[in-house]
Amino acid sequence: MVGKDTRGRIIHAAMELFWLKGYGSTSIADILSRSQVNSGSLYHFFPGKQDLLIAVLEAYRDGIGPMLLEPAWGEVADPVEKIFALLDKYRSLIVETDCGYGCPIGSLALELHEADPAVRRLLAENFEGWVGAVERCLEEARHRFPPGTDLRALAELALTIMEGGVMQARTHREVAHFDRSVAQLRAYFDLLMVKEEAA
Amino acid sequence: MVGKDTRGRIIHAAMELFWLKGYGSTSIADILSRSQVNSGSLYHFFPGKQDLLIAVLEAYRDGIGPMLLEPAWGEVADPVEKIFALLDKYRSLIVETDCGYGCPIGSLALELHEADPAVRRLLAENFEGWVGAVERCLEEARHRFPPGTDLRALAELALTIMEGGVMQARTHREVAHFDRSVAQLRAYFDLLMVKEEAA
DNA sequence: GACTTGGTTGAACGTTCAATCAACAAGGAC
DNA sequence: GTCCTTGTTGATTGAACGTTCAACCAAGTC
Repeated sequence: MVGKDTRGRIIHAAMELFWLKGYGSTSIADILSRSQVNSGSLYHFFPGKQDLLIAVLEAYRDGIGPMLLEPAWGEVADPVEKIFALLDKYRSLIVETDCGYGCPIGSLALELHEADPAVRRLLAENFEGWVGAVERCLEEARHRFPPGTDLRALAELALTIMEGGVMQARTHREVAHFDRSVAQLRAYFDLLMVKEEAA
Repeated sequence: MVGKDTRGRIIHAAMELFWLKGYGSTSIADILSRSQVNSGSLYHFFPGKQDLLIAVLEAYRDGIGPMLLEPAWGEVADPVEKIFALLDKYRSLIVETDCGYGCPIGSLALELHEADPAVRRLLAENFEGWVGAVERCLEEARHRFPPGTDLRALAELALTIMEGGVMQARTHREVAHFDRSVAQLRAYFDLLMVKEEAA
């Protein structure tokens, strides 16, 4: 009888619901009915709703590699292409959900501006995990950029553009807005790299 | 007895509160106490909370020029610098609120993903007003960019970067993240314009 | 068989929320 | 003076919310 895994079912349900509806609009009742768990059991594992949020953010953070990067990079070897493969993963998400949902962290980050420090730290850790991964790709391709290029800043720009693009695509209900944002990032990269080739 | 302007006080209070706390977390009671109005009066002017949101979004949209662009462009004449003056206006907002609050539209856009069409249309109109203004600046400086440059896409990129930068600055509680995003936009523009000069 | 431990159950609690409503006030029209 | 319109008042309603709790169960220990 090890396999009931109530705690896991709760977290799994909460990950989905917080992504779909946000934190505030997801009621405990929503989570209970999706995870097929009773309120007492939930409160046996989590002191309150916010502690569940923290567990969810930890799960997101720990899932960046196995759930996001690895699937996105399946066949991609080129480090710069890995970045665009990652962005394309988000594009798929947007399309699959009919422009309804984008990046769960971005949504939560804006919703929970006044959140307590533990929550904000975890949001930052999620962003940091993402940016760090992109930065490592850029470092692998460092020779293609002009010497002294601030690769960290470029990695942050990729996140900025992803989040901003998702926001616009969702608002207008058109992936094209996301596509144009990514295309501009590509153009910027090309401009930087061409400049280096010429030197 | 013309000057009581209950309706205006309600909208004004709601604009502030939706910006500070978001839509869902702002209760009617919050709005009532800030605007010094009784619930019955509010419901006399607005059938429900969502209708108030619509009025607020209309007010934001109509305020883009007088409340945002004109103050930001006070002394700035150069069209490209106008864009960065606008972004700097958001920087001030971030600093003034101690990295707490950024763009009200961006926050609402992410919070209200599943909103009804009227709300989404108004969010899109707000974005469109912003992007349109930036696009007009770019067109004024068209000669500085390579011929055939997609100025509309560049204007959208400015919004993308503003929103993404605000999101990161707020999450990390450091303006520097916003600054770095804007600096990258500047670098991209410079690269585009330098290329044109050389031609 | 008695006791403990870890987990489960779901009704119930107190609060907060958006929304309602009957009563009332002030001004203009006639 | 009566009526109509426009606006105001605040107690009240019912639903939804996060959370609690006493009771219960099954497996393990001695």
